[in-house]
Amino acid sequence: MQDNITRILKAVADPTRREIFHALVVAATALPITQISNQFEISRQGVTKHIKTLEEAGLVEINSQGRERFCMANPKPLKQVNRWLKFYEQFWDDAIGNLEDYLGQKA
Amino acid sequence: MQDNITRILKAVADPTRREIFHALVVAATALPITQISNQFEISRQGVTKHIKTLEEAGLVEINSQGRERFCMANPKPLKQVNRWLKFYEQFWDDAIGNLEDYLGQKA
DNA sequence: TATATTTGCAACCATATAGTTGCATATTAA
DNA sequence: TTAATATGCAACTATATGGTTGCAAATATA
Repeated sequence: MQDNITRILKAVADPTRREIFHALVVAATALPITQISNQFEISRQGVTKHIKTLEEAGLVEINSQGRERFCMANPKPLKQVNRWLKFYEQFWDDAIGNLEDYLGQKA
Repeated sequence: MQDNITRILKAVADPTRREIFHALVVAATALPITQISNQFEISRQGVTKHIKTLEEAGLVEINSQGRERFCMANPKPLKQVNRWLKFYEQFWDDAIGNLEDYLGQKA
């Protein structure tokens, strides 16, 4: 499909997916899909699809037990987003001044 | 369309858009659209569309002068992404331990 | 064994997205 | 004035996306 950071950013760019991810993070435990989908208005299949996208981005890990699939949030891939952001951090407070700093360092 | 953070995340979720944005940031100056599009393989119209998306996310500001439209990067909206990330930062190093910290604070 | 529950798979739909091309228009340069 | 340049607008295309429904299969419960 595409590179890792793109997969991660695309995954969290959808508001429903951010909600699902958040619910899993604060749940502080692995939850089966049906139980997750009960918290949302869209269909179970809709939630399943979102979870798959999150899983492909590494943001959710799935562990099958019997007929249930327990989903757990894994926030680690967000580090990559943080690393991507880091570069721009130097510019966002005082754009012009910091840009000059950056150019100065390069020279 | 949607809320702000979603607009910003969607804008940077596209790799070409990240490249355009990056080019504008390091350019350290406002650039007319044609000049930007020369740096990319896709058509000028393609670039224009991407710039529009970036503009709607607040990541690019456009200033018309004569027949030219000068585009300048504005990294400030990325602060919102940083703020969104911040919450998950406490979990991504030692997920279980930090999750307990978070739950402890809440209790 | 019969029934209920959790899930995956597949097909389908509407809309969004990333890109293209063609053309009209405004501004600048010859 | 004529020609070149920078752009916007519109139409179009292909594919991705977010969602749905129906059904089959595996597991658990009565």
